[in-house]
Amino acid sequence: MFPKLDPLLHSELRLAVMSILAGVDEADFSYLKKQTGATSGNLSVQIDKLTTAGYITVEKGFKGKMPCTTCKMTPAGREAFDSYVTALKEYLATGA
Amino acid sequence: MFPKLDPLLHSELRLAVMSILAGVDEADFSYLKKQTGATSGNLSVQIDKLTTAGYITVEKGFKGKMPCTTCKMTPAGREAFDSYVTALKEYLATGA
DNA sequence: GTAAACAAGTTTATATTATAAACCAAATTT
DNA sequence: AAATTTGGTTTATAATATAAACTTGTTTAC
Repeated sequence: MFPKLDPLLHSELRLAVMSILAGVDEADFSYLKKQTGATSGNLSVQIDKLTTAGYITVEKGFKGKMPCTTCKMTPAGREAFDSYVTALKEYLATGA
Repeated sequence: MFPKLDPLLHSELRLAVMSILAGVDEADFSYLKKQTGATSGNLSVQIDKLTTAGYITVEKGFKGKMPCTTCKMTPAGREAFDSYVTALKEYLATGA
């Protein structure tokens, strides 16, 4: 009845990050931080987890002289995100 | 941009319980356990939390000679659930 | 009638997770 | 050149979810 929710996506911040990345091709650390309102530390950790899971890729470069970490959703990430959304809807349909 | 998600509802099992209760007036422990596939321990703990939050009420009685714990969603619970669903949709709309 | 198995939970312990705090290096501003 | 800001990472702590163990009482099988 209730499908298992991917624990990697069932996290407020990681879900927000994925939601952003689902719509923008790529986004850098600062942008993600601003949009989510997360602390740097938290964001850093969650980005690591999404990277390890293969849901996003991270490219480290420079914007001018400043370091710039750019994140991008992978096909696997897209798939996981879509599945998560589908699964979640089962929980939200009240049936009432 | 991303509204805060009620942590009490952003939990797989608690959300499943609330989802069930949103559709059925009331449900007993065994039914919830069966429908969610949760272990008794986990279910017991999560029901406690929902009760403490005022999202559900619990009535302990007997069905024949067997103890029977019946759960019911409160108006506050209904409101919280609706708000959660609304908030969550912000996360799922990809914008892509 | 009593021993074994089962039902319905609760309590407690453990493992995982999220979050925040502290830190670091380089760049910029004053 | 000292102070501040940017862009993060690492580490520590707090919260959470989950599982394991236990309790109380009830059937069922001998």
